Amino acid sequence: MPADAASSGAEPPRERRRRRGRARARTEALLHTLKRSRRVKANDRERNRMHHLNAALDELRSVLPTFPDDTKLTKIETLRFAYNYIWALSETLRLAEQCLPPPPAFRGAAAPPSPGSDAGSWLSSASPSAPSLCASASGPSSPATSEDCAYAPADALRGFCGLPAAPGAPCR
DNA sequence: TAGGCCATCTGGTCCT
DNA sequence: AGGACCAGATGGCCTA
Repeated sequence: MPADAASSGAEPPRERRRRRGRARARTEALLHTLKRSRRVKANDRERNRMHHLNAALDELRSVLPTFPDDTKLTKIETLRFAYNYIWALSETLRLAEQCLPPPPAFRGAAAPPSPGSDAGSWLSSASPSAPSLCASASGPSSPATSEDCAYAPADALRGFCGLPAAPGAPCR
């Protein structure tokens, strides 16, 4: 018979149960505080993550033209506007290339890098030729309708180099 | 007061 | 195991 068993055997069963109960309560409390501290840390990270996301959204807002200037677009408006804006800019480039072939020095410099971002990743991750951000967009060749999106800048581009009203019409 | 927007918390899932 | 990401819930603030 082990010495341990001998010593615990001297203890009344009721006291043993009480001791075990206290130990379990202590373990559960420890587990609870551990879970709690993990949750608090996770909350902190999540808050940080959302702050970074919002900062990126603010950066995006800052490069989008708004009318009037102090208008702050909501998140969804910012994304939809950016979608349309990119579409309009790429359309502008396309039309410009049709109208007057650029001098050799300008070939291959279609899209300037966005401020504060890596040009390569910007180009590779946001190709204007295959937009897909706006869920209700009708396709790559047209922006989302003005009903769905905050702003349809394509209209502002009509008349570019003497274009007829319909977008995509030949220049001459 | 209803509805829109937002920040935060939370639990689940995926990834490293 | 721990962190990142995601979506749902909740409550506060603001505006029509």
